[in-house]
Amino acid sequence: MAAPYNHRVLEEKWQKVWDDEKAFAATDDYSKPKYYALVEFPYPSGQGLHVGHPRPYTALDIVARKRRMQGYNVLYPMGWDAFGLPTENYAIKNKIHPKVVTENNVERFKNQLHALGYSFDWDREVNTTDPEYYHWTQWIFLKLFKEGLAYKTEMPINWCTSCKVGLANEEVVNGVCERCGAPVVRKVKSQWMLKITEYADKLLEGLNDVDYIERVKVSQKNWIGKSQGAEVDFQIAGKEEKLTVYTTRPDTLFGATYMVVSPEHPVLDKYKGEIKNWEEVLAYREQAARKSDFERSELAKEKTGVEIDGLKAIDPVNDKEIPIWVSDYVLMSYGTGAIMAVPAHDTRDWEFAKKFNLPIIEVVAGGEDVQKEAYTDVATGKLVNSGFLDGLEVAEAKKKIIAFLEEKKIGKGKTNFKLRDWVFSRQRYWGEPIPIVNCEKCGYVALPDSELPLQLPEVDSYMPTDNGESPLAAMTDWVNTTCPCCGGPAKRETDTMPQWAGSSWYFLRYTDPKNNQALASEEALKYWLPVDWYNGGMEHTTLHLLYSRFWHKFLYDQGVVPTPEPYQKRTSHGMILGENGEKMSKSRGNVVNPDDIVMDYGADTLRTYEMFIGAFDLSASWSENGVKGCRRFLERVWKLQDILVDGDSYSQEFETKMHQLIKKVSSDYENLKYNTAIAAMMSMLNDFSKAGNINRAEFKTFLLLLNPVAPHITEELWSVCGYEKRIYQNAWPEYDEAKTIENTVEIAVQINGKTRATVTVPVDVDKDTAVAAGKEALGAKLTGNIIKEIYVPGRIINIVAK
RNA sequence: GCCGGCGUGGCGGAACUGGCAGACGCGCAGGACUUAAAAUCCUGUGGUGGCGACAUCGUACCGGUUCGAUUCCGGUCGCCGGCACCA
Repeated sequence: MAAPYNHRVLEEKWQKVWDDEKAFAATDDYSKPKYYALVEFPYPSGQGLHVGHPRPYTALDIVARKRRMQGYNVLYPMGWDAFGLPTENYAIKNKIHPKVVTENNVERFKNQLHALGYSFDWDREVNTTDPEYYHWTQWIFLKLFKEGLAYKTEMPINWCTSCKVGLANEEVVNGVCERCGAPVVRKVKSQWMLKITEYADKLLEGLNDVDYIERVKVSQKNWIGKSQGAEVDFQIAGKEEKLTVYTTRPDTLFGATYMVVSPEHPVLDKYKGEIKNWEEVLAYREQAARKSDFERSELAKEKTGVEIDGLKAIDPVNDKEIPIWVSDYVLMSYGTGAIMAVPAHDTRDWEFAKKFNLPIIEVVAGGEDVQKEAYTDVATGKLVNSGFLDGLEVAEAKKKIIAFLEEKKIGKGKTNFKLRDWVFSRQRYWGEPIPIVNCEKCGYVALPDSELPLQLPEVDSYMPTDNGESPLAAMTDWVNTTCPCCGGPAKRETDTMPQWAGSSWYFLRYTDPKNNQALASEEALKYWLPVDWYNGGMEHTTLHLLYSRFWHKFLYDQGVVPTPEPYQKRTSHGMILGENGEKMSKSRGNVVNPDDIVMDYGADTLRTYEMFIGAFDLSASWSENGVKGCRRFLERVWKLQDILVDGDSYSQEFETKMHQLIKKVSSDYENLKYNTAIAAMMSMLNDFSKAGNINRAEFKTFLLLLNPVAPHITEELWSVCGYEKRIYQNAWPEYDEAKTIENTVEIAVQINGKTRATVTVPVDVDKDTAVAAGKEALGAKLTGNIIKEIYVPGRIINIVAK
């Protein structure tokens, strides 16, 4: 009888062996085929590891381990995205340096991950808060700055009226401060911005060349929000100025019955002398400015607005004079901040027109009565009341009107994006300092490369200052410096970078983490890029994933990296919910600590359970009983050693099943179908138990297949059974396609599509023989006239009878 | 409102390309072992009817295509996630 399965002893034992042997270190032998598997590096929070973390880490650990056994040089690294607000807030509250807080948290996280037996290459660990690391984050920023892609501009920020602190969007919950509950208002501040919009088209186009799961692609596309339409100039009656609008429906130009400008539109100030109801317009503008984001979205239903008394616009296609309104449903930040309103064919314009009794003119026929509902369909409908466009379909009409506008020089075709530039400043301490000085004479000047990294200075207090400046602003010794350009007096930038900075390029650093000459060597980048498989949360699809693609594409254009896209394949995992199906949280009292599971059941059980819990991309509820079931499975695997018999090749009984199992497990691991791979191994285990024996060849293969999921127990059994070397040093099992096919197959025999019997026939049986066997199996059940006989080899016999 | 995903036993979930629905696990019931319990092992387990081989209904709902539909098509309802006045 085998000794009992003692997970604590053997897991610790093998983790030490793997460390000592540097079992999973990626080599710098660039002649071998490479595989780069990547999971999102965690933010080392004070709470420690969550049971959600191991799900993606285990999934790619499986892939990494399998690839190594297939002969690849595998890079599966881990690091720490350690700048960020919770650490800073904890530091403020407890008066501990955020660096110390970070060190403690990293140590805890590392121990926890280590105890799960991941095959990370710990020699390549990176930490975004390490000056050796953020040296290169700053270097990339300066490159962006030098190329004109980083600029400073006035921007409204979230300002907590009680804490007197600028807040990140994540800290604003339903319009109030997350911490104190006081209202949050907008405060205009000068901010660093990155011109991600310059890359909008490249970011969109690049999606055609990568294997991202569909919903990730769709989210990115929507976020980038490309739309095609036209800009059209409307003359303001009797004035010099024109009002330019952006529209995706230039075909409806004849149906414009009024115009709307956003409350911030500059034309208002320009003609304020001629606006007779200026006071009213001004009051409306102020009211709109006071609205928080919360109010804007919650109160969006009801349209508001003021007609400008004193200004009219001329529709360029029919010279009709139409009124101009101000309304906050038109945003200054999109298009031109002004629109032509076509209430018959736009829902928002229709609502506005109904409320203020403005005319609604149908110009596309095909819908219901436009007085009752806007007709917005572009696929059917034909143009009416539209002069030279009459009778055309919408798509043709668009082409024709754009040509007309361009010919008359009153407009042009135009593409717009929803994507906004990236606000890159934070008024915080715990982030990368922005390596820029502001010189009275030279303006914003980049630090020379020799002065990088610009390290965070020690400060007395990490509290942001009363006026919303970063705590660095109070460090006058540090702030006051000389201009690298002219040598005159200058001030350092005191804002720091957002957390997204360090994570935008970390996967590059893993390829060559100790390089102090460059962010990574050319050879390392050339060999390792692109990341072959990157898995991460859906919540990072539009921020982190897009930001890092942007930086990568920029670095590609600069000749720094060799590939236009950073990640070849992107997948996303589902959340792990509490036992009650709700999100795990302290307040709900449904949090499961992975340490407890590792202690009570073992890392292998936790890994197996999280892979078996359900479809990888869907959320799943935790179940302690499910954990026990997986532990039971491993116990039964352990006991296989008691029924082990000799045999250098698969026994006749199991040969086909073994080949099928290798095939299934191998492909399931590649296709995120870990749950069915494990189910298949459970089934096979049941067969061995039932037979009361497993031979050495079968056991060997079984252990190899299970190894990526449960590395410790399989390594131990491998060693106990005296198989050669370590299990991780062995080759992945091969299967023979011909041997996965059974000689005979049981197929269903149906009458009119209903199964009435089954029959076992040779796989390659011909139709007549199969149908004859089927009829015999049916016997007396088969009555009436046979109309048709259907035989699908290996699947089904269906006899249609009347 | 728009976009995406989903709806299968008591529960988590399987089902290749349209071919025996419910693999695998949990739970439950019965049995073995035990003084007893736990653990372990064996058997059963979608509903209804029948002692039974079997019959019949069954993949949210209504309809369609097909010899055959969880799978494809049209419509309805519900749930989850994201975006949200983007002209």
